[in-house]
Amino acid sequence: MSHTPLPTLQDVADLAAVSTATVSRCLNKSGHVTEKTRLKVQQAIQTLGYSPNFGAQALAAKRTNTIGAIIPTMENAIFARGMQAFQETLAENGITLIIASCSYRPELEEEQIRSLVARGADALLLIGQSRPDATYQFLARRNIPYVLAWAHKKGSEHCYIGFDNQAAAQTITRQVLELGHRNLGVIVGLTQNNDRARDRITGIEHAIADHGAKTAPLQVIEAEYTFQEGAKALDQLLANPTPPTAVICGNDVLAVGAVKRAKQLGLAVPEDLSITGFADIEVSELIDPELTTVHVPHREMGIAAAKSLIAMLKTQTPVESHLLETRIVNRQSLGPAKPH
Amino acid sequence: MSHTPLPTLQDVADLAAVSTATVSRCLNKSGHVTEKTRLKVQQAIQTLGYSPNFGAQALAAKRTNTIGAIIPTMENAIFARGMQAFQETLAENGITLIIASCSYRPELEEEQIRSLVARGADALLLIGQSRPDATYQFLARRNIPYVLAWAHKKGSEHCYIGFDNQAAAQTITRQVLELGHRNLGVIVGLTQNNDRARDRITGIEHAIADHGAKTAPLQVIEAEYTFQEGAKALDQLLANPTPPTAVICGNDVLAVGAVKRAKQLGLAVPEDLSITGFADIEVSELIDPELTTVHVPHREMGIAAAKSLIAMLKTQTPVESHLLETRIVNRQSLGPAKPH
DNA sequence: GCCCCGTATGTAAGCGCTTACATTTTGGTT
DNA sequence: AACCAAAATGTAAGCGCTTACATACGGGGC
Repeated sequence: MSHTPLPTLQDVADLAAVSTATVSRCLNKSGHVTEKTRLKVQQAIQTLGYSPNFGAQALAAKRTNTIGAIIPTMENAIFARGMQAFQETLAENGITLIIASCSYRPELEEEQIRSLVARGADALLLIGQSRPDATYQFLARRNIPYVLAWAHKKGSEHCYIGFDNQAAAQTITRQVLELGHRNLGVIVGLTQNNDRARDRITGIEHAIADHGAKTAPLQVIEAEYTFQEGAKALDQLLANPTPPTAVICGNDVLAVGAVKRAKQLGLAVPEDLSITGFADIEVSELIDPELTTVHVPHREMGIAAAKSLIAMLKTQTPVESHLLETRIVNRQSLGPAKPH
Repeated sequence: MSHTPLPTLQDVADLAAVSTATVSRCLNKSGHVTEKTRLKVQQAIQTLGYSPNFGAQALAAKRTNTIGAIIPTMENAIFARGMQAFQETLAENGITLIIASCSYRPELEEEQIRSLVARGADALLLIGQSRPDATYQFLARRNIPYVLAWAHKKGSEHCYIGFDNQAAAQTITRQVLELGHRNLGVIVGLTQNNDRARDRITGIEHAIADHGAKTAPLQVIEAEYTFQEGAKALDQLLANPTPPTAVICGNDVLAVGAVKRAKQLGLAVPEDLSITGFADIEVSELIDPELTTVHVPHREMGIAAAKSLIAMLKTQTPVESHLLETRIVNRQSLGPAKPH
């Protein structure tokens, strides 16, 4: 396993008969290099098979061209499409993405943030907003730009790249109410560490209040984001003496789990029970009945987040928030309430 | 956005009244430090909020504590569980994972490999074995350890951490044959860039040959790994004048797409048509009927791959391949052939 | 042909850390 | 109390790159 040492900038400079500074300038496209010189250097790089040493570059330039993202989970597809687009956009700009997942655990997120920063991340993408002040202070002291994705808040000091969770939940709830449902159940993620889940509940409550019709008290179950938990949550909802006729889920994963369970229990969806989701991930089209859900602009968010971060890195100044639109995808799992 | 410069090793050394070497030794747990000194240093690190500079560390130590993985896709869940376990195990050992996806495109994989190495990846995880010799030579010259996961080949020079795709496909096919099916269809990924897909076809063919019964010619359709393509492939299979009674899919994603399509066409699964999958990802339990498929040891592979890579990094010597077991998960989508 | 200035290139000083080697300290022996 | 090996600590030389600054070059205006 022995091998010759890798060529360095100096080797390239020697071969091309120029200084290391010139080679560096070629590499970094910082201009001020004659076409002729550039070609000579190019040539030398080719023949030596040179490639810059990452550590040295990072040390000297004080940047790594790395951006970190900390997402709550990689286990299901909720963030997959968005992250894919995020990564593609970063790659187009010569930036590498490091993804870490924190399993919806705030302490872990804190740790991951520090780890990514220590690892040299020039900037970060975080999901949602709720985290300790100390974390934001840490980022500020280190002067690390960041965006908060998958959420949005007007007039915040933070840069949000996301959508209005509350408004989206409100809209789909309104639709449920208009279909005559007056006894609603809700299955959402654990709200303790999840501002998006909280916002969605708020949206649901507002929709009910706005609508004005007399409804049964809202039954809310919190559950981890897994199919199994979605199923269990539905069981709980149905255990009630007056079970809901429609279940609004804060997430497609939960909704799909609930649909599956409903069918196992012999309930027809949506005839006996309506179920809605949130996110519009692939699986929502696969199950039978297909899920009526809130479509979230996954790729647009990823792309916008990447662009914002790149801009912040370039200009060293904050960037405006982006509010993206959601829309309801009407498929099959939501139907009119049974006449009494 | 101004801010004081970050503390350096020197600052810590000064505050603790020791040399930088000693601080470094504390940080790297290389022993030879008194408990008393260690505490002093610890203290200083705390009060300064010191954290090592990544670039400098990489430059001086010639390693980054980073491992790269290049997987064919992040869009669906095929590699998600394995990668999650891989990452967890690496994290336990203080190593950061960088994942890149190559969309099943070999040129892109080549590029990603170079990019990850350029970014200082100390070692790599790659999926399957088929790639240009030049790539392996590149890794050898750079002295970068790697493992090939999701596949296995006896007596290879490479370190495989995976399972026997051919044997697994052979086993499930045997079961299909034993249920009386004599006209089989196959939907697999594009074999051109995918040795796992090829191996699975070979396994199917062997099973048929071994079984000895007279069967209709095997109909094989290749498709990209998406639900939609799985559905389209089923259409093609069914367009045949003598359509198969059982479809063996090289992948759960394709299988789920096929099941969905079959139902749309009014075919009962498995009464009218049996369909099997491969991988046992979450969605296979969600659809109706649940998918009979080959369970693949996702997490075990991820963990074993991480351990192997860590060992290679530590000892600077190759490590043995690991052959992991698959097993068939009998659920609902495979049934007996209709009597003639 | 001379001067001046804008542009191309070279020089060299770090960036913050690790580690081989040198030096000091420690504590057990005699 | 003197001695010595082993353990702890210090010294300082890089690691390979970027970049501020210095210098060289080249061509137009006079």
